[in-house]
Amino acid sequence: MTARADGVSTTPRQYRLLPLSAAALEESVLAQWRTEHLFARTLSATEGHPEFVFYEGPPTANGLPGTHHVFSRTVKDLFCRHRAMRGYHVTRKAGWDTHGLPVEIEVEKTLGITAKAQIEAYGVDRFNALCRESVWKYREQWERLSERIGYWLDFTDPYVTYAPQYVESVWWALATLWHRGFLYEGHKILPYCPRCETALSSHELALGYRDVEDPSVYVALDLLDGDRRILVWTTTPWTLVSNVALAVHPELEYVEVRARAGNDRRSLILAASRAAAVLGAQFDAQWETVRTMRGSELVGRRYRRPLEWIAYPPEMGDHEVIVGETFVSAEDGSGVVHMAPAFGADDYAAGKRHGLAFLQPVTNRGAFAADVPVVGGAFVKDADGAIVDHLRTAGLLWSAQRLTHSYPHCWRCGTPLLYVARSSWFVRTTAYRDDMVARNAHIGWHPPEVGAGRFGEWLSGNIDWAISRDRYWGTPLPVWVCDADAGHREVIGSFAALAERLGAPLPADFDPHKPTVDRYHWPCAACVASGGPQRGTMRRVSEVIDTWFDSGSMPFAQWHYPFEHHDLVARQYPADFIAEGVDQTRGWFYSMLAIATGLGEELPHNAPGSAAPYRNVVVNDLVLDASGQKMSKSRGNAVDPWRIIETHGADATRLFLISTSQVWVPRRFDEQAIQESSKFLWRTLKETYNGMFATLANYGWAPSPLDPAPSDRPPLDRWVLSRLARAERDADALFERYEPTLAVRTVMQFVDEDVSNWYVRLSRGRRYEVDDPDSRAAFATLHEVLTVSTRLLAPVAPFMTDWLHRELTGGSVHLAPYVRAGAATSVDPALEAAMEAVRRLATLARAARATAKIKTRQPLAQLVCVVPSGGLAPDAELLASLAPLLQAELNVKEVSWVSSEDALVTLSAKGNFRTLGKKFGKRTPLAAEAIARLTSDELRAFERGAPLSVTVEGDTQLLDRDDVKIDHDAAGDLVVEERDGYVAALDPRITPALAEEGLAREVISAVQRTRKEAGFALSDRIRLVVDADPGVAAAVGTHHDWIAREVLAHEIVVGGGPLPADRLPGPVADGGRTAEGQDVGNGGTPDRSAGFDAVRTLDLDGLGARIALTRELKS
RNA sequence: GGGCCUGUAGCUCAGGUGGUUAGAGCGCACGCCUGAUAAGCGUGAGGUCCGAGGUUCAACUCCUCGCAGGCCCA
Repeated sequence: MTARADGVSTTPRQYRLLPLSAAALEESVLAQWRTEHLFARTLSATEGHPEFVFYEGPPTANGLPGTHHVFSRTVKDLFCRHRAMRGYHVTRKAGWDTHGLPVEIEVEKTLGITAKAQIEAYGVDRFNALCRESVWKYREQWERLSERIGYWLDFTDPYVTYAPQYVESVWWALATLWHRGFLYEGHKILPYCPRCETALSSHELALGYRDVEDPSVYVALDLLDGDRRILVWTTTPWTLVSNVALAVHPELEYVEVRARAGNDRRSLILAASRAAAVLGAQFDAQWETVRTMRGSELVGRRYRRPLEWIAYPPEMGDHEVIVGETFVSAEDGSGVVHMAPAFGADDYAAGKRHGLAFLQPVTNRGAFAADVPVVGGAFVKDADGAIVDHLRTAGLLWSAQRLTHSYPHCWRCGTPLLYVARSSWFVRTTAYRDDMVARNAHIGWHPPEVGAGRFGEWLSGNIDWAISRDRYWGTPLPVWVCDADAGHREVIGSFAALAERLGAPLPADFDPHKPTVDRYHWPCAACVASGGPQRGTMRRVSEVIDTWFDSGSMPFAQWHYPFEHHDLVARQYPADFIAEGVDQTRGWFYSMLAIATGLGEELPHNAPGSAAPYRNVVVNDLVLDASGQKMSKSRGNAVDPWRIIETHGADATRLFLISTSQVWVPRRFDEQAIQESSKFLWRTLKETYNGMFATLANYGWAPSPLDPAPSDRPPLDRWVLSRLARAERDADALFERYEPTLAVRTVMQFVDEDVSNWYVRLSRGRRYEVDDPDSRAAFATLHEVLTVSTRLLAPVAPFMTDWLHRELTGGSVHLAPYVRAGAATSVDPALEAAMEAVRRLATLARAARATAKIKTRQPLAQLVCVVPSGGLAPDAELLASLAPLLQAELNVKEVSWVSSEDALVTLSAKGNFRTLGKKFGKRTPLAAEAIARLTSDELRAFERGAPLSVTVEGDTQLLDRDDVKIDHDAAGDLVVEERDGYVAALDPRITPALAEEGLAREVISAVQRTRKEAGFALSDRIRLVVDADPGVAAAVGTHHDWIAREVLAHEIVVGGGPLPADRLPGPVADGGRTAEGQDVGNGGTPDRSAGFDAVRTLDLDGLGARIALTRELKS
């Protein structure tokens, strides 16, 4: 076999029919990819070419992959395949996210334990060993599913976040941040799970909001100046134990009221706007307003705290004072907020600002310390009741109700979270927030609103990243602190540095995880250097880090940078493209940007203000179920991806996910809709290939130098090649712009409308010969169209396209170029415009036939056509060259072109409100009425360029062409259809000769159908007997040669009337054959009897006929 | 509680700098064509463009307020 450079075989070959099912085809293609190592070959084929850098966001393999993973993996695969076909070298390194609380919880479940103390008792080393295994639980499932859906990823050398080299790179990043002043230990309010005994990140927090019922309590506290009380609201009574201050909004209006009745003469202060809500709608009747004041007047006043259970440490700040804070809201509560700086972010910040005291009587397990009165030892949330009772007894309780609101819970264990002040390690992202914002502006977000909106706005409100976790299975925070002076600290950025501190090499199998790493310590050098007497030991802090820091480090850590692969990272940083779900916005998308920005020029090509770790990001939205609900295991509406793929095929599933709507819009997952996507592949594409190519080309055509050059082919071929070039150009540009949906739709539309529904249909008759130039042109054209179309579709449907491409060319589609050289120049706009005119005229002419109630099989004498004049007019010569197509399509003897429709139509007009509105304003409807009254002649003159004006209420305005839309209605004998200046006028008169030809054509049609239903081969010759009414018989006689040629009849015997009874294929008593007469009508089943192979009775508009066929044996 | 996205035909989705008669595919009905035939083509029916106000000669489109679904955040 001779193979040309583009993989096209020139040796004649059999083109196979497509396999019967998607599953069969895809499995066979997969097997071929495996044996050929095709993915590796696509990489070696582009070795040394420019890089297209793709980063794989690492999944955690301790959960099963779901349908939404198929979605994002399809998006990733699409662009990688497209760029690879464009000639880029596309590295696709797999990765696994292996650390973190989810992993620990899974292991806790299998061990049946729930608390950190139990982990310690079990042994951290054994526990972590189980974690290390657990993360591979579903690895095979992930790899198998990825392969099955055609997601090409190099699983042979994945990055693994627990691997020592990976951890070392993360250490390097942390040490670098430390040296740049961006890593610090701080004391902040963080959401904290008292069961897991660790702080959670904001990301984890978001997973666990739930509606719960909590107390809603108002307490009235005495002010120290005068006989006044102030009303305070809280939903967390347990925090009142730690109250140190009250906050009011300085700008807000407050009101002091006194009860009109009763003995209590003390007044009460609260926000004016909340008085009705808190005191009752008719509070004016019961309360008199003493005075109103701004919040600022209250600032600085003293009050008595509600619970005096724990003492304020001396010298530790102010307490029992009212402060002004703008975060105070008058939306709910009393407009007075109770401050417990240990248990609220706002409180903590206010405490810092105002130098307030700090009371923290709660343990790590979320219980009050044993020495607290009344509630000592109780879990804080359980202490609310006792506290409320106590307040009531003390006469401080104003009201106590219940309130349902959403409150965060631990997303893994369901424990209500507490906001508590914790010591934690932070990345000072706020220090370079502006740089992150600037870099973000250079990222190509698809869609843009995620980058500018959700992500951008969030970035500008960025807070420092709490990265430490008081857990076990994670990258250990590489901070060593002196046990004699906590100010002596070192952050270790490499294993070599660790060995250097230890003064001894690390073991060959060094594992940086807990608990091993915690055993490494060394004498504090700072103590020695200070010259003092103390000699401390450097010991590692106990924390591990947020697993998002791991995954955000992958751009360099996947290559063990900076310890190895400098050149590689210089080529592979930053990424050209990443893609993940929208839920990663504040996850991976953020962690990569935050880390890369913090590392600055320690990374290559990472200039401040412009460089981001990824140049383009495609964000896909969720997959919802058929009723629009989020898919989740807990709802029980999750769809098993395996079942979908086995049922519909990976190609159809991928095509559905990409083509049904833009990937960044949530899509409903409806199996019915997958079925529709499947139809495109398994009907349109299959029929185009199977029906017209695989069957007919097998009579001997193969690509050959004998095929006419494209420029020598008929206009129809040149037209479809032009459309092909346009689709190629457009799809490529859309993929280049990260518009997968539009790209795929462009190609689908081309294949469906231009190829299947026009080119193939009109080319029907050209395929029964093999060697004449016209047939060669037809086969060569369709071959080219199919070959290139499979390439254009290969990124989205990699299986069927590869099968077809191999069949057509002998080579894999995935090694083929996405765009042929010179394709952009082979678009022929003039030819396309002419064909567009022809297609519009065909539609109009068909409508005219329907109006005249004349079926297409009846030939008519002529079709008169008009196309719009002026700049948009199609080229007359091209139109003439396409006229035969129109003639055949509409079954008319002649197509003629006239420049004017004057004789064919009368004109009427409607106003165009859009443009008239500018001229007539309020009088637009009247102007439109005036336009509707214009005569045909006036309009015709206007069409020729004469000025036309309309007067409305004395206002005369000259009209432009855009101001009126002119309709054309039939005026003569012809049946006329018009639209947008295109006119098709059909001559409906049927002469006797035309009627006779119509009958002949009916006979041909009937014979062909009979041949087919009787199972004759295309090339079988027949003997035909026709007995019919004289009219039909005459028609058969007149058109004897034509009929014989069309139906491959050696001989036609024409009878003079209906078949005599003795020649009718009658019922055969003992043969059980179909009785005569059952095959009446055009839809009848052909009968085999009386020596004929098939017989059919026809009713041609009242004329009877009977045809009988005998297949002639080949001699 | 805040931010963002979505709401258009029975279904899945386009679209519209405010303007006549709001589109496509599928489904449905009818017709046509037919050696691509368990296909193909055409025509038609089907819409309070989520609701209510407002701006305007004119609102599906712009503004405000809601409703429903989703996401993100608190």
